[in-house]
Amino acid sequence: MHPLDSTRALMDGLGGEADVCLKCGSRSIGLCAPLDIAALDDMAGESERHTLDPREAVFHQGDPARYVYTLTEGMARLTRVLPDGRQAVIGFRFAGDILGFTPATEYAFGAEMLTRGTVCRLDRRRLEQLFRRYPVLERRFLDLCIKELAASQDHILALGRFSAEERVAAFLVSLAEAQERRKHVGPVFDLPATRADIGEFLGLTLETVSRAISSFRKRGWIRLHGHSGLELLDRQSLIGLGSGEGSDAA
Amino acid sequence: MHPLDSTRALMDGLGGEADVCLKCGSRSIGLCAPLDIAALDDMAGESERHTLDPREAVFHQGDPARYVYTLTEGMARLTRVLPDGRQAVIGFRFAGDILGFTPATEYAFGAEMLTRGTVCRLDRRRLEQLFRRYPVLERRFLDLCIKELAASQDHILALGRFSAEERVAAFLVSLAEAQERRKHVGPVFDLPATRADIGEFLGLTLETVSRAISSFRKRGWIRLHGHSGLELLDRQSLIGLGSGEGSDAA
DNA sequence: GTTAGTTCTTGATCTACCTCAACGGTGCGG
DNA sequence: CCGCACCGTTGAGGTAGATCAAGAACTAAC
Repeated sequence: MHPLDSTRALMDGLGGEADVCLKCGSRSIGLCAPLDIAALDDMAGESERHTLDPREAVFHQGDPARYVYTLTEGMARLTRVLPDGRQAVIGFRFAGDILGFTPATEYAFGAEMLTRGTVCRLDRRRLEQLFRRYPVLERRFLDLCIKELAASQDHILALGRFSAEERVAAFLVSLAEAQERRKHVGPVFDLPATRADIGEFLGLTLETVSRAISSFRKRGWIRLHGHSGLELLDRQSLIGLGSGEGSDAA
Repeated sequence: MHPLDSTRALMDGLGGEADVCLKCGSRSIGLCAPLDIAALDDMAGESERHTLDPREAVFHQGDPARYVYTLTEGMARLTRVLPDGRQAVIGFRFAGDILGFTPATEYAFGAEMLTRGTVCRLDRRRLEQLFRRYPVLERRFLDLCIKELAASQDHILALGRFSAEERVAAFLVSLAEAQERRKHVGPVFDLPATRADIGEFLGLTLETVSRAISSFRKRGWIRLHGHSGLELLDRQSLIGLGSGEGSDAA
Protein backbone atom coordinates (compact mmCIF):
# COMPACT_ATOMS: atom_id res chain seq x y z
CA MET A 1 0.00 0.00 0.00
CA HIS A 2 1.31 3.38 -0.96
CA PRO A 3 1.90 5.54 2.12
CA LEU A 4 -0.22 8.36 0.74
CA ASP A 5 -3.28 6.16 0.47
CA SER A 6 -3.63 5.91 4.24
CA THR A 7 -3.99 9.69 4.54
CA ARG A 8 -6.64 9.61 1.88
CA ALA A 9 -8.61 6.86 3.63
CA LEU A 10 -8.57 8.75 6.95
CA MET A 11 -10.04 11.85 5.35
CA ASP A 12 -12.98 10.12 3.68
CA GLY A 13 -16.42 11.50 4.53
CA LEU A 14 -15.58 15.19 4.49
CA GLY A 15 -17.82 17.42 2.38
CA GLY A 16 -17.18 20.51 0.23
CA GLU A 17 -15.07 21.24 -2.80
CA ALA A 18 -11.84 21.44 -0.83
CA ASP A 19 -12.38 17.77 -0.11
CA VAL A 20 -10.05 16.60 -2.80
CA CYS A 21 -7.38 18.97 -1.50
CA LEU A 22 -7.75 18.04 2.16
CA LYS A 23 -7.41 14.45 1.10
CA CYS A 24 -4.40 15.25 -1.03
CA GLY A 25 -1.24 13.59 0.23
CA SER A 26 0.81 16.48 -1.15
CA ARG A 27 -0.66 19.04 1.18
CA SER A 28 1.98 18.64 3.87
CA ILE A 29 4.90 19.28 1.50
CA GLY A 30 3.45 20.95 -1.54
CA LEU A 31 2.14 24.24 -2.66
CA CYS A 32 -1.08 24.21 -0.67
CA ALA A 33 0.48 23.67 2.77
CA PRO A 34 -0.09 27.21 4.09
CA LEU A 35 -3.66 27.59 2.79
CA ASP A 36 -6.79 27.48 4.90
CA ILE A 37 -9.98 25.65 3.91
CA ALA A 38 -11.55 28.58 2.05
CA ALA A 39 -8.40 28.98 -0.02
CA LEU A 40 -8.22 25.26 -0.67
CA ASP A 41 -11.79 25.43 -1.91
CA ASP A 42 -10.64 28.06 -4.40
CA MET A 43 -7.73 25.93 -5.52
CA ALA A 44 -9.83 22.80 -5.87
CA GLY A 45 -12.35 24.65 -8.00
CA GLU A 46 -9.58 25.72 -10.36
CA SER A 47 -7.53 22.56 -10.63
CA GLU A 48 -7.85 19.24 -12.44
CA ARG A 49 -6.42 15.87 -11.44
CA HIS A 50 -4.93 13.47 -13.99
CA THR A 51 -3.56 9.95 -13.72
CA LEU A 52 -0.48 9.08 -15.76
CA ASP A 53 1.23 5.81 -16.72
CA PRO A 54 4.92 5.01 -16.31
CA ARG A 55 7.05 6.75 -18.98
CA GLU A 56 4.11 9.01 -19.90
CA ALA A 57 4.98 12.70 -20.28
CA VAL A 58 3.41 15.35 -18.03
CA PHE A 59 4.57 17.98 -20.53
CA HIS A 60 7.25 18.22 -23.20
CA GLN A 61 10.23 20.53 -23.53
CA GLY A 62 9.14 23.43 -25.74
CA ASP A 63 5.40 23.10 -25.05
CA PRO A 64 3.65 26.41 -24.28
CA ALA A 65 3.79 26.73 -20.48
CA ARG A 66 0.06 27.01 -19.86
CA TYR A 67 -0.20 24.93 -16.68
CA VAL A 68 1.54 24.44 -13.38
CA TYR A 69 1.42 20.93 -11.96
CA THR A 70 1.67 19.49 -8.49
CA LEU A 71 2.83 15.90 -8.51
CA THR A 72 0.48 14.29 -6.00
CA GLU A 73 1.53 10.67 -6.38
CA GLY A 74 4.47 8.84 -7.94
CA MET A 75 7.93 9.85 -9.15
CA ALA A 76 8.90 11.82 -12.25
CA ARG A 77 12.09 12.84 -14.00
CA LEU A 78 12.85 16.20 -15.60
CA THR A 79 14.75 15.90 -18.87
CA ARG A 80 16.39 18.26 -21.23
CA VAL A 81 17.39 17.45 -24.78
CA LEU A 82 20.28 19.10 -26.59
CA PRO A 83 20.12 20.05 -30.28
CA ASP A 84 22.29 17.05 -31.19
CA GLY A 85 20.07 14.60 -29.35
CA ARG A 86 22.11 14.17 -26.20
CA GLN A 87 19.79 13.99 -23.21
CA ALA A 88 20.26 14.86 -19.56
CA VAL A 89 18.07 14.28 -16.55
CA ILE A 90 17.94 17.62 -14.71
CA GLY A 91 16.31 16.20 -11.61
CA PHE A 92 13.75 13.85 -10.07
CA ARG A 93 10.49 14.90 -8.49
CA PHE A 94 8.29 13.20 -5.89
CA ALA A 95 4.80 13.49 -4.45
CA GLY A 96 4.24 17.07 -3.30
CA ASP A 97 6.73 18.66 -5.68
CA ILE A 98 5.74 21.32 -8.20
CA LEU A 99 6.35 20.81 -11.90
CA GLY A 100 6.54 23.33 -14.70
CA PHE A 101 6.43 26.64 -12.86
CA THR A 102 8.22 29.18 -15.05
CA PRO A 103 7.78 32.81 -16.06
CA ALA A 104 8.78 31.86 -19.65
CA THR A 105 6.23 31.11 -22.36
CA GLU A 106 7.55 27.57 -22.96
CA TYR A 107 8.71 24.74 -20.73
CA ALA A 108 12.52 24.63 -20.74
CA PHE A 109 12.49 20.90 -19.96
CA GLY A 110 10.17 17.94 -20.21
CA ALA A 111 8.68 15.92 -17.34
CA GLU A 112 7.99 12.19 -17.57
CA MET A 113 6.59 9.79 -14.99
CA LEU A 114 8.79 6.95 -13.80
CA THR A 115 5.91 5.26 -11.97
CA ARG A 116 2.17 5.38 -12.36
CA GLY A 117 1.03 8.56 -10.61
CA THR A 118 -1.27 11.56 -10.46
CA VAL A 119 -0.79 15.27 -11.03
CA CYS A 120 -2.92 18.26 -10.09
CA ARG A 121 -3.08 20.72 -12.99
CA LEU A 122 -3.68 24.44 -12.52
CA ASP A 123 -3.96 27.07 -15.25
CA ARG A 124 -1.09 29.50 -15.02
CA ARG A 125 -3.25 32.62 -15.33
CA ARG A 126 -5.49 31.30 -12.55
CA LEU A 127 -2.39 30.81 -10.42
CA GLU A 128 -1.44 34.47 -10.95
CA GLN A 129 -4.95 35.44 -9.77
CA LEU A 130 -4.57 33.23 -6.73
CA PHE A 131 -1.23 34.93 -5.97
CA ARG A 132 -3.08 38.23 -5.75
CA ARG A 133 -5.81 36.77 -3.54
CA TYR A 134 -3.45 34.78 -1.26
CA PRO A 135 -0.05 36.51 -1.03
CA VAL A 136 1.18 33.72 1.24
CA LEU A 137 1.03 31.48 -1.82
CA GLU A 138 3.56 33.59 -3.67
CA ARG A 139 5.87 33.54 -0.69
CA ARG A 140 5.51 29.78 -0.64
CA PHE A 141 6.64 29.63 -4.26
CA LEU A 142 9.63 31.81 -3.48
CA ASP A 143 10.71 29.57 -0.59
CA LEU A 144 10.31 26.41 -2.67
CA CYS A 145 12.22 28.01 -5.50
CA ILE A 146 15.14 28.92 -3.26
CA LYS A 147 15.21 25.42 -1.84
CA GLU A 148 15.34 24.03 -5.35
CA LEU A 149 18.13 26.43 -6.17
CA ALA A 150 20.12 25.14 -3.21
CA ALA A 151 19.54 21.57 -4.38
CA SER A 152 20.71 22.52 -7.89
CA GLN A 153 23.89 23.95 -6.44
CA ASP A 154 24.52 20.75 -4.51
CA HIS A 155 24.11 18.89 -7.75
CA ILE A 156 26.51 21.23 -9.57
CA LEU A 157 29.03 20.55 -6.84
CA ALA A 158 28.54 16.81 -7.23
CA LEU A 159 28.85 16.88 -11.01
CA GLY A 160 31.93 19.08 -10.90
CA ARG A 161 33.92 17.57 -8.06
CA PHE A 162 32.65 14.10 -7.15
CA SER A 163 33.91 10.76 -8.44
CA ALA A 164 31.46 8.28 -9.93
CA GLU A 165 31.03 6.33 -6.68
CA GLU A 166 30.61 9.51 -4.63
CA ARG A 167 27.86 10.68 -6.96
CA VAL A 168 25.99 7.38 -6.86
CA ALA A 169 26.27 7.21 -3.06
CA ALA A 170 24.91 10.75 -2.71
CA PHE A 171 22.07 9.91 -5.07
CA LEU A 172 21.02 6.77 -3.18
CA VAL A 173 21.02 8.59 0.15
CA SER A 174 19.05 11.55 -1.19
CA LEU A 175 16.54 9.18 -2.79
CA ALA A 176 16.00 7.46 0.54
CA GLU A 177 15.70 10.80 2.36
CA ALA A 178 13.13 12.07 -0.15
CA GLN A 179 11.01 8.99 0.50
CA GLU A 180 11.39 9.30 4.27
CA ARG A 181 10.23 12.93 4.18
CA ARG A 182 7.12 11.55 2.49
CA LYS A 183 6.40 9.17 5.38
CA HIS A 184 7.89 6.09 3.82
CA VAL A 185 8.02 3.17 6.24
CA GLY A 186 10.11 0.02 6.21
CA PRO A 187 13.72 -0.58 5.20
CA VAL A 188 13.15 -1.06 1.46
CA PHE A 189 12.96 2.04 -0.75
CA ASP A 190 11.56 2.37 -4.25
CA LEU A 191 14.12 2.78 -7.03
CA PRO A 192 11.94 3.38 -10.08
CA ALA A 193 14.75 5.10 -11.99
CA THR A 194 16.74 2.79 -14.28
CA ARG A 195 20.53 2.75 -14.33
CA ALA A 196 20.28 4.82 -17.50
CA ASP A 197 18.08 7.44 -15.78
CA ILE A 198 20.50 7.67 -12.87
CA GLY A 199 23.44 7.89 -15.25
CA GLU A 200 21.86 10.71 -17.21
CA PHE A 201 21.23 12.53 -13.93
CA LEU A 202 24.75 12.05 -12.58
CA GLY A 203 26.65 12.59 -15.81
CA LEU A 204 27.74 8.95 -15.99
CA THR A 205 27.05 5.96 -18.22
CA LEU A 206 24.65 3.26 -17.08
CA GLU A 207 27.55 0.81 -16.85
CA THR A 208 29.44 3.05 -14.44
CA VAL A 209 26.31 3.43 -12.28
CA SER A 210 25.86 -0.34 -12.30
CA ARG A 211 29.49 -0.90 -11.29
CA ALA A 212 29.18 1.57 -8.39
CA ILE A 213 26.00 -0.10 -7.15
CA SER A 214 27.59 -3.55 -7.46
CA SER A 215 30.58 -2.29 -5.53
CA PHE A 216 28.35 -1.01 -2.69
CA ARG A 217 26.52 -4.34 -2.66
CA LYS A 218 29.78 -6.29 -2.41
CA ARG A 219 30.88 -4.07 0.48
CA GLY A 220 27.62 -4.90 2.27
CA TRP A 221 26.39 -1.29 2.22
CA ILE A 222 23.19 -1.98 0.31
CA ARG A 223 20.93 -4.86 -0.70
CA LEU A 224 18.80 -4.96 -3.84
CA HIS A 225 15.30 -6.45 -3.91
CA GLY A 226 14.54 -7.09 -7.56
CA HIS A 227 15.02 -4.23 -9.98
CA SER A 228 13.23 -1.54 -8.01
CA GLY A 229 13.78 -2.32 -4.34
CA LEU A 230 16.68 -0.76 -2.45
CA GLU A 231 17.72 -1.39 1.15
CA LEU A 232 20.43 0.69 2.83
CA LEU A 233 22.38 -1.58 5.21
CA ASP A 234 25.17 0.87 6.07
CA ARG A 235 23.85 4.35 5.52
CA GLN A 236 26.71 6.03 7.38
CA SER A 237 29.27 4.74 4.91
CA LEU A 238 27.15 5.90 1.99
CA ILE A 239 26.70 9.33 3.56
CA GLY A 240 30.41 9.57 4.23
CA LEU A 241 31.26 8.77 0.63
CA GLY A 242 28.46 10.91 -0.79
CA SER A 243 29.13 14.11 1.12
CA GLY A 244 32.68 14.85 0.05
CA GLU A 245 34.64 13.57 3.03
CA GLY A 246 37.44 12.30 0.84
CA SER A 247 40.45 10.50 2.40
CA ASP A 248 42.35 13.75 2.97
CA ALA A 249 39.61 15.05 5.29
CA ALA A 250 40.19 18.43 6.92
CA MET B 1 35.75 54.25 -18.38
CA HIS B 2 33.46 51.71 -16.87
CA PRO B 3 30.08 51.69 -18.67
CA LEU B 4 28.19 52.15 -15.41
CA ASP B 5 29.96 55.40 -14.66
CA SER B 6 28.29 57.16 -17.56
CA THR B 7 24.86 56.47 -16.08
CA ARG B 8 26.01 57.84 -12.80
CA ALA B 9 27.36 61.02 -14.39
CA LEU B 10 24.08 61.65 -16.19
CA MET B 11 22.11 61.47 -12.97
CA ASP B 12 24.22 63.93 -11.01
CA GLY B 13 22.37 66.88 -9.55
CA LEU B 14 19.25 65.09 -8.36
CA GLY B 15 18.28 65.63 -4.74
CA GLY B 16 16.79 63.37 -2.05
CA GLU B 17 17.82 60.14 -0.38
CA ALA B 18 16.92 58.00 -3.38
CA ASP B 19 19.73 59.78 -5.14
CA VAL B 20 22.21 57.04 -4.58
CA CYS B 21 19.70 54.49 -5.91
CA LEU B 22 18.69 56.49 -8.97
CA LYS B 23 22.36 56.82 -9.75
CA CYS B 24 22.91 53.13 -9.16
CA GLY B 25 23.94 51.29 -12.31
CA SER B 26 22.31 48.11 -11.02
CA ARG B 27 18.84 49.54 -11.16
CA SER B 28 18.09 48.40 -14.69
CA ILE B 29 18.82 44.73 -13.96
CA GLY B 30 18.77 44.41 -10.20
CA LEU B 31 16.33 44.18 -7.38
CA CYS B 32 15.18 47.78 -7.42
CA ALA B 33 14.12 47.93 -11.08
CA PRO B 34 10.35 47.92 -10.43
CA LEU B 35 10.40 50.43 -7.57
CA ASP B 36 9.23 54.04 -7.79
CA ILE B 37 11.08 56.97 -6.26
CA ALA B 38 9.36 56.80 -2.88
CA ALA B 39 10.22 53.12 -2.58
CA LEU B 40 13.79 53.77 -3.64
CA ASP B 41 13.99 56.37 -0.90
CA ASP B 42 12.98 53.64 1.56
CA MET B 43 15.58 51.26 0.20
CA ALA B 44 18.32 53.87 0.21
CA GLY B 45 17.58 54.73 3.82
CA GLU B 46 17.95 51.09 4.80
CA SER B 47 20.98 50.06 2.80
CA GLU B 48 24.73 50.59 3.06
CA ARG B 49 27.29 50.68 0.28
CA HIS B 50 30.73 49.07 0.60
CA THR B 51 33.76 48.97 -1.64
CA LEU B 52 35.73 45.73 -1.86
CA ASP B 53 39.17 44.77 -3.21
CA PRO B 54 39.92 41.94 -5.63
CA ARG B 55 39.85 38.54 -3.85
CA GLU B 56 38.11 40.09 -0.83
CA ALA B 57 35.13 38.13 0.54
CA VAL B 58 31.63 39.64 0.58
CA PHE B 59 30.61 36.89 3.03
CA HIS B 60 31.86 33.42 3.95
CA GLN B 61 30.22 30.03 3.69
CA GLY B 62 28.66 29.29 7.09
CA ASP B 63 28.36 32.95 8.21
CA PRO B 64 24.98 33.85 9.74
CA ALA B 65 22.88 35.11 6.81
CA ARG B 66 22.09 38.55 8.19
CA TYR B 67 22.36 40.60 5.01
CA VAL B 68 21.31 40.50 1.40
CA TYR B 69 23.70 42.15 -1.04
CA THR B 70 23.29 43.69 -4.46
CA LEU B 71 26.51 43.67 -6.41
CA THR B 72 26.54 47.18 -7.90
CA GLU B 73 29.95 47.12 -9.55
CA GLY B 74 32.51 44.45 -10.43
CA MET B 75 32.45 40.68 -10.73
CA ALA B 76 32.30 38.07 -7.98
CA ARG B 77 32.50 34.30 -7.71
CA LEU B 78 30.38 32.05 -5.48
CA THR B 79 32.33 29.19 -3.94
CA ARG B 80 31.52 26.17 -1.94
CA VAL B 81 33.99 24.12 0.06
CA LEU B 82 33.60 20.41 0.75
CA PRO B 83 34.48 18.83 4.10
CA ASP B 84 37.70 17.41 2.62
CA GLY B 85 38.82 20.76 1.27
CA ARG B 86 37.83 20.34 -2.37
CA GLN B 87 36.42 23.59 -3.68
CA ALA B 88 33.98 24.38 -6.45
CA VAL B 89 32.88 27.64 -7.98
CA ILE B 90 29.07 27.53 -8.04
CA GLY B 91 28.71 30.56 -10.27
CA PHE B 92 29.82 34.06 -11.17
CA ARG B 93 27.92 37.26 -10.46
CA PHE B 94 27.98 40.67 -12.12
CA ALA B 95 26.79 44.20 -11.49
CA GLY B 96 23.08 44.13 -10.69
CA ASP B 97 23.00 40.56 -9.39
CA ILE B 98 21.84 39.71 -5.90
CA LEU B 99 24.11 37.88 -3.47
CA GLY B 100 23.26 35.92 -0.38
CA PHE B 101 19.48 35.79 -0.45
CA THR B 102 18.44 32.65 1.41
CA PRO B 103 15.71 31.61 3.85
CA ALA B 104 18.33 29.61 5.79
CA THR B 105 20.13 30.99 8.84
CA GLU B 106 23.60 30.61 7.30
CA TYR B 107 25.10 31.25 3.88
CA ALA B 108 25.47 27.96 2.03
CA PHE B 109 28.35 29.33 -0.03
CA GLY B 110 30.90 32.12 0.09
CA ALA B 111 31.16 35.11 -2.25
CA GLU B 112 34.48 36.70 -3.22
CA MET B 113 35.23 39.59 -5.54
CA LEU B 114 37.29 38.95 -8.65
CA THR B 115 37.69 42.66 -9.39
CA ARG B 116 37.50 45.76 -7.26
CA GLY B 117 33.81 46.53 -6.82
CA THR B 118 30.97 47.76 -4.66
CA VAL B 119 28.03 46.07 -2.97
CA CYS B 120 24.80 47.45 -1.53
CA ARG B 121 24.04 45.77 1.80
CA LEU B 122 20.54 45.43 3.21
CA ASP B 123 19.52 43.86 6.52
CA ARG B 124 17.48 40.74 5.92
CA ARG B 125 14.75 41.61 8.42
CA ARG B 126 14.42 45.02 6.77
CA LEU B 127 14.03 43.29 3.44
CA GLU B 128 11.16 41.20 4.82
CA GLN B 129 9.51 44.45 5.97
CA LEU B 130 10.01 45.96 2.52
CA PHE B 131 8.40 42.87 1.00
CA ARG B 132 5.26 43.62 3.00
CA ARG B 133 5.27 47.28 2.00
CA TYR B 134 6.11 46.67 -1.69
CA PRO B 135 4.73 43.28 -2.79
CA VAL B 136 6.15 43.89 -6.26
CA LEU B 137 9.58 43.47 -4.68
CA GLU B 138 8.78 39.92 -3.59
CA ARG B 139 7.57 39.08 -7.06
CA ARG B 140 10.82 40.48 -8.40
CA PHE B 141 12.75 38.11 -6.16
CA LEU B 142 10.67 35.18 -7.35
CA ASP B 143 11.32 35.99 -11.01
CA LEU B 144 15.05 36.44 -10.44
CA CYS B 145 15.13 33.20 -8.49
CA ILE B 146 13.47 31.27 -11.30
CA LYS B 147 15.85 32.77 -13.82
CA GLU B 148 18.76 31.68 -11.68
CA LEU B 149 17.27 28.22 -11.42
CA ALA B 150 17.12 27.99 -15.21
CA ALA B 151 20.76 29.07 -15.40
CA SER B 152 21.69 26.40 -12.82
CA GLN B 153 19.97 23.77 -14.93
CA ASP B 154 21.91 24.89 -17.99
CA HIS B 155 25.06 24.50 -15.98
CA ILE B 156 24.03 21.04 -14.78
CA LEU B 157 23.49 20.08 -18.39
CA ALA B 158 26.92 21.42 -19.32
CA LEU B 159 28.70 19.63 -16.46
CA GLY B 160 26.93 16.37 -17.14
CA ARG B 161 27.02 16.16 -20.91
CA PHE B 162 29.52 18.61 -22.38
CA SER B 163 33.14 17.94 -23.31
CA ALA B 164 35.86 20.24 -21.96
CA GLU B 165 35.95 22.44 -25.07
CA GLU B 166 32.16 22.68 -25.21
CA ARG B 167 32.07 23.86 -21.60
CA VAL B 168 34.75 26.48 -22.10
CA ALA B 169 33.09 27.76 -25.28
CA ALA B 170 29.74 28.05 -23.49
CA PHE B 171 31.41 29.87 -20.61
CA LEU B 172 33.15 32.43 -22.83
CA VAL B 173 29.94 33.18 -24.71
CA SER B 174 27.87 33.53 -21.55
CA LEU B 175 30.53 35.80 -20.04
CA ALA B 176 30.37 38.06 -23.08
CA GLU B 177 26.57 38.06 -23.04
CA ALA B 178 26.49 38.97 -19.35
CA GLN B 179 28.70 41.98 -20.08
CA GLU B 180 26.63 43.00 -23.10
CA ARG B 181 23.44 42.92 -21.00
CA ARG B 182 25.24 45.39 -18.78
CA LYS B 183 25.80 47.80 -21.65
CA HIS B 184 29.36 46.80 -22.35
CA VAL B 185 30.74 48.45 -25.48
CA GLY B 186 33.64 47.51 -27.71
CA PRO B 187 34.94 44.15 -28.87
CA VAL B 188 37.13 43.36 -25.84
CA PHE B 189 35.49 41.78 -22.79
CA ASP B 190 36.80 41.53 -19.24
CA LEU B 191 37.99 38.12 -18.13
CA PRO B 192 38.83 38.68 -14.47
CA ALA B 193 38.48 34.97 -13.62
CA THR B 194 41.75 33.01 -13.67
CA ARG B 195 42.07 29.67 -15.46
CA ALA B 196 41.76 28.06 -12.04
CA ASP B 197 38.49 29.90 -11.29
CA ILE B 198 37.06 28.87 -14.64
CA GLY B 199 38.21 25.30 -14.11
CA GLU B 200 36.59 25.11 -10.69
CA PHE B 201 33.37 26.41 -12.23
CA LEU B 202 33.39 24.00 -15.17
CA GLY B 203 34.61 20.91 -13.35
CA LEU B 204 37.95 20.96 -15.18
CA THR B 205 41.58 21.54 -14.27
CA LEU B 206 43.23 24.83 -15.07
CA GLU B 207 45.45 23.09 -17.65
CA THR B 208 42.45 21.76 -19.54
CA VAL B 209 40.87 25.23 -19.58
CA SER B 210 44.13 26.70 -20.85
CA ARG B 211 44.38 24.10 -23.60
CA ALA B 212 40.81 24.78 -24.73
CA ILE B 213 41.42 28.53 -24.84
CA SER B 214 44.68 28.01 -26.74
CA SER B 215 42.86 25.78 -29.18
CA PHE B 216 40.20 28.46 -29.82
CA ARG B 217 42.95 31.02 -30.30
CA LYS B 218 44.76 28.82 -32.82
CA ARG B 219 41.50 28.34 -34.72
CA GLY B 220 41.12 32.12 -34.90
CA TRP B 221 37.92 32.14 -32.83
CA ILE B 222 39.21 34.43 -30.09
CA ARG B 223 42.05 36.84 -29.39
CA LEU B 224 43.51 37.52 -25.96
CA HIS B 225 44.57 40.99 -24.82
CA GLY B 226 46.84 40.49 -21.87
CA HIS B 227 45.61 38.31 -19.03
CA SER B 228 42.16 39.79 -18.67
CA GLY B 229 41.08 40.95 -22.12
CA LEU B 230 39.03 38.67 -24.35
CA GLU B 231 37.90 39.34 -27.91
CA LEU B 232 35.47 37.02 -29.70
CA LEU B 233 36.41 36.88 -33.38
CA ASP B 234 34.07 34.06 -34.41
CA ARG B 235 31.23 34.01 -31.97
CA GLN B 236 29.05 31.74 -34.11
CA SER B 237 31.57 28.91 -33.93
CA LEU B 238 31.83 29.31 -30.16
CA ILE B 239 28.05 29.34 -29.81
CA GLY B 240 27.77 26.26 -32.01
CA LEU B 241 30.28 24.35 -29.93
CA GLY B 242 28.91 25.63 -26.62
CA SER B 243 25.26 24.87 -27.16
CA GLY B 244 25.39 21.14 -27.75
CA GLU B 245 25.24 20.96 -31.52
CA GLY B 246 27.59 17.99 -31.71
CA SER B 247 28.58 16.55 -35.10
CA ASP B 248 25.59 14.20 -35.19
CA ALA B 249 23.13 17.12 -35.10
CA ALA B 250 19.43 16.25 -35.29
C1' DG C 1 5.27 -22.21 -16.42
C1' DT C 2 7.04 -20.55 -20.54
C1' DT C 3 8.59 -16.99 -23.28
C1' DA C 4 9.96 -12.53 -24.87
C1' DG C 5 11.48 -8.06 -23.80
C1' DT C 6 13.75 -5.17 -20.94
C1' DT C 7 17.10 -4.04 -17.57
C1' DC C 8 21.23 -5.17 -15.18
C1' DT C 9 25.94 -7.04 -14.73
C1' DT C 10 30.53 -7.92 -15.90
C1' DG C 11 34.66 -7.95 -18.86
C1' DA C 12 38.09 -5.91 -22.26
C1' DT C 13 39.73 -2.04 -24.46
C1' DC C 14 40.05 2.87 -25.47
C1' DT C 15 40.37 7.81 -24.68
C1' DA C 16 39.47 12.41 -22.70
C1' DC C 17 40.97 14.50 -19.21
C1' DC C 18 44.00 14.64 -15.03
C1' DT C 19 48.52 14.89 -13.01
C1' DC C 20 53.09 16.18 -12.76
C1' DA C 21 56.61 19.06 -14.53
C1' DA C 22 59.08 22.75 -16.84
C1' DC C 23 59.09 26.94 -19.04
C1' DG C 24 57.40 31.65 -20.73
C1' DG C 25 54.68 35.86 -20.36
C1' DT C 26 52.51 39.69 -17.68
C1' DG C 27 52.21 43.18 -14.63
C1' DC C 28 53.27 45.13 -10.27
C1' DG C 29 56.63 47.26 -6.77
C1' DG C 30 60.86 49.24 -6.25
C1' DC D 1 63.68 50.05 -16.05
C1' DC D 2 64.41 45.91 -13.55
C1' DG D 3 63.26 41.95 -10.82
C1' DC D 4 59.96 39.02 -8.77
C1' DA D 5 55.70 36.72 -8.11
C1' DC D 6 51.89 35.06 -10.22
C1' DC D 7 49.52 33.29 -14.01
C1' DG D 8 49.36 30.94 -18.28
C1' DT D 9 51.20 27.59 -21.65
C1' DT D 10 52.84 23.36 -23.29
C1' DG D 11 54.52 18.54 -23.00
C1' DA D 12 54.64 13.59 -21.40
C1' DG D 13 52.55 10.04 -19.13
C1' DG D 14 48.79 8.00 -16.13
C1' DT D 15 43.94 6.86 -14.95
C1' DA D 16 38.88 7.14 -14.20
C1' DG D 17 35.34 6.42 -16.66
C1' DA D 18 33.50 5.73 -21.61
C1' DT D 19 32.72 2.48 -25.10
C1' DC D 20 31.90 -1.93 -27.09
C1' DA D 21 30.29 -6.49 -26.33
C1' DA D 22 28.26 -10.61 -24.28
C1' DG D 23 25.50 -12.84 -21.14
C1' DA D 24 22.41 -13.13 -16.84
C1' DA D 25 18.41 -11.71 -14.06
C1' DC D 26 14.15 -9.75 -13.57
C1' DT D 27 9.20 -8.72 -15.16
C1' DA D 28 5.10 -9.32 -17.31
C1' DA D 29 2.10 -11.38 -20.72
C1' DC D 30 0.20 -15.51 -22.26
